[in-house]
Amino acid sequence: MKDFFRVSHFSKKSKARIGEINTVHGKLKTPGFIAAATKGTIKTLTPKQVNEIGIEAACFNTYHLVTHPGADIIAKVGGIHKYSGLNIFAMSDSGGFQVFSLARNQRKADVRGEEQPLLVKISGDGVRFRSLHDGQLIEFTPEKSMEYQLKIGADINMAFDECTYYPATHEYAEDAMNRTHEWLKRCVQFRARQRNFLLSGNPPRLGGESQGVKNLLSSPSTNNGQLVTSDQFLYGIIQGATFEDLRKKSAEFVVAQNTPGIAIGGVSVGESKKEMRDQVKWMADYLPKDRPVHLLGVGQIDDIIDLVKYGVDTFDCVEPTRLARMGTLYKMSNNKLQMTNKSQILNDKDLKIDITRTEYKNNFEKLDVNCNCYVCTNFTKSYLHHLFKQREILGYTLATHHNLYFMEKLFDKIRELIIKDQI
RNA sequence: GUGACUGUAGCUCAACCUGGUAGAGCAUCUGCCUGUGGAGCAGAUUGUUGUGGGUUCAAAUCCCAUCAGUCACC
Repeated sequence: MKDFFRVSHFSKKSKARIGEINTVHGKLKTPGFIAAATKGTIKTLTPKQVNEIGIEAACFNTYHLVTHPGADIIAKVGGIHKYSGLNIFAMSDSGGFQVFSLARNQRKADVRGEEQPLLVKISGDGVRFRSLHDGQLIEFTPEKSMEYQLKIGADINMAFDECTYYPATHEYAEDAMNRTHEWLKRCVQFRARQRNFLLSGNPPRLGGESQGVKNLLSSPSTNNGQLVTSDQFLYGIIQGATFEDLRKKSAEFVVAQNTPGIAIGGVSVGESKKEMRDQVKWMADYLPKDRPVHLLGVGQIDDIIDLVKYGVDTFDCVEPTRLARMGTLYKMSNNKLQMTNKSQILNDKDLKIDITRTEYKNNFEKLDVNCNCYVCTNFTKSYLHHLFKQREILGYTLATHHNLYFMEKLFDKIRELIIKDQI
């Protein structure tokens, strides 16, 4: 296999770079977008449609998949690629974000003075969740998250972290950061043990975590008890909340663990856009040049363009798919991507239309005359409006199709501009 | 033709019996959503209570007339 991450061009203008991440299930051009497939599906799209749109990568969520249908079920058929039919570059989130979102709900309840059953308890060892689905107690430790993710079988795995809520005190943020660092060491150790075990009967491959881990999954149902292998790569996650000293400290620590990739977490959790971008900016000088950098949970169109400049290679964000289901569609008509001199290239709001608005009822124009996607070449705004007002399933599918196509074209454009050293 | 029932916001209805500033859901409009939320939340707009009289300090409400619709019977 080719190098996991290969950079072909560094911009002369910023820290942006052109690269490619390679896995056994496919490659991802960088900067690149990873579409949300939380519960094992890019909502509303078949894998065939995903391929037709040109989507290269999907992001699954360990917490959701462990809850339903369960990691062992997925392992039985040989991993999430086979199980879902999404045979593309896949990333799995660790479940760490759910610490944040469940804890946030708990904090809201605490503020309101409500009594409610324990949702999440964070300790040095890990996190215990009360499942929102059936009340069962679910325990996540770094080791369990690794085990689950190995079973799920995505190509990229996230270390188990604590996504700190906002606003957090410096004291809490530092505690949470230290917990995340300890958990990262345990994730790395767990995978090293697993690798040694797996390699003991095999000729050792090139050493070091950066070569990925041989993951063997017992698959009796499909392989008569033989082992299925896949290569998986671990990303350590930087935390530190909105504090410059903590962010830099965390970046140094995480980068030093030599995981194949680096992820930035704990951003876009309620802080302003400026605060969010500042956090990435503080870390820019600490990020590795030879390893891919992923920004968790970001972002909106304008965020992406600005953050690529700090050296971010990949993004995962629910926005294009979630907004699509709410009838908010990206549009390219006034494509201002040519104007790359200003830091604020685009006003995010100029790039969206709400197709549910009554004004589109009698609008028989194409959604976006500058877009060549299946939706824009075949349907009118009136029809899309109609589908949404009637909550017809096809509406969600067409909107998702268009928004993800838009993202692919946006990243095409971004890479083109980096090659020309215009970003 | 006779009788009964119905008529209140764009739509479906509540309030009528027991008179006291006419409400709700949906729709419409505005805003929110970044490691998922096919949803939700926050806010706004909306009325000659079919029409005309009467009683009353006060009528969607009680009384009379009238119009329209539905049903039943001729």
